[in-house]
Amino acid sequence: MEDRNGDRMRIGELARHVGVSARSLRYYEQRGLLHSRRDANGYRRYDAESAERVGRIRELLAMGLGTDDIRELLPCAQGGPGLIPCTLSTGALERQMAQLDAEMAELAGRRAALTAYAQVMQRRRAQDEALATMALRSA
Amino acid sequence: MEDRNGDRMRIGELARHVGVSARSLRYYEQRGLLHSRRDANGYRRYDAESAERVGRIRELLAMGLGTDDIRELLPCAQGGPGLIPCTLSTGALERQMAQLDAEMAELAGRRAALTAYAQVMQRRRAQDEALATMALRSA
DNA sequence: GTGCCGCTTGACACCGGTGTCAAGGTCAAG
DNA sequence: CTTGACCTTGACACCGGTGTCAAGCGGCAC
Repeated sequence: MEDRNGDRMRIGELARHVGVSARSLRYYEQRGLLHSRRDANGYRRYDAESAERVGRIRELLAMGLGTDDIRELLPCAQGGPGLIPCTLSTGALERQMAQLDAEMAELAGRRAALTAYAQVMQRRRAQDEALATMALRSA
Repeated sequence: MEDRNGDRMRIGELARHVGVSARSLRYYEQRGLLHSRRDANGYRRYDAESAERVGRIRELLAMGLGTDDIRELLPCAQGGPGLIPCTLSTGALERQMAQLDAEMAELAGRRAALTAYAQVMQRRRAQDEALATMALRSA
């Protein structure tokens, strides 16, 4: 029972399986997002559940969450009982949504400023060309 | 004429005048965005035009442009003849606008994923509460 | 002479997930 | 035995504008 072959993957296999570099898997473990058993070698062993867990981590990363938020959020994301964790972790979600809104507003502002700037430049270039044409004509 | 007091500010004065740290001013100079004369001391001397130049740099930075783009863009931003520089530098503007659009789309995607995730969690939490209520009722 | 403020250059830290390399251990195949 | 694939930990690089500190010089005021 102790060496049940439930955890049959080493890090390279899991990496290929989920399409994530071994480097990242070690990083996730270092950040407390992913756990592994160890062989007598010291080699990491993963079970099938780890693959799903990595999938959830990737999803949350893709949403722009940081590893700290994800660590807080993961116990809720999986099927555990975790009623209280869930309630708490929505804080991270709301924080992230607010931050995303702020960033989008920031980008929109930049875009507007950039557009205005480009228009000014465009106008000045047209003016320059007109002046050049006049200079040519007078020559 | 050589020591005309056209450049009368040292770095600290200019910094206070434009509201930018001296550190940043030196950085702009290092990146080729801002120029200065030097006293016999080695102290930097700035003229009034430098203040405007710093203002333009700050504007462009606020638009999200990097120092490399700004260096390319500045000769056009000021009143020089620069017809050809202007034509060239619009490349940086368009690049930046395209990048901003891409980033905004990225953020929007994240936001949507996050919203969906939050809804799933919300739903699960409601389910958990329902289960808890039933458990209480049966007890 | 002493103090203090301002200036100089140079360097490290930050943020955060990932690439990449080094130096070394494990183990199966030949 | 050697070779080679795979694993381990640890460390540096990246990006980019800014904060901050160190060590040292300039110059004014006392």
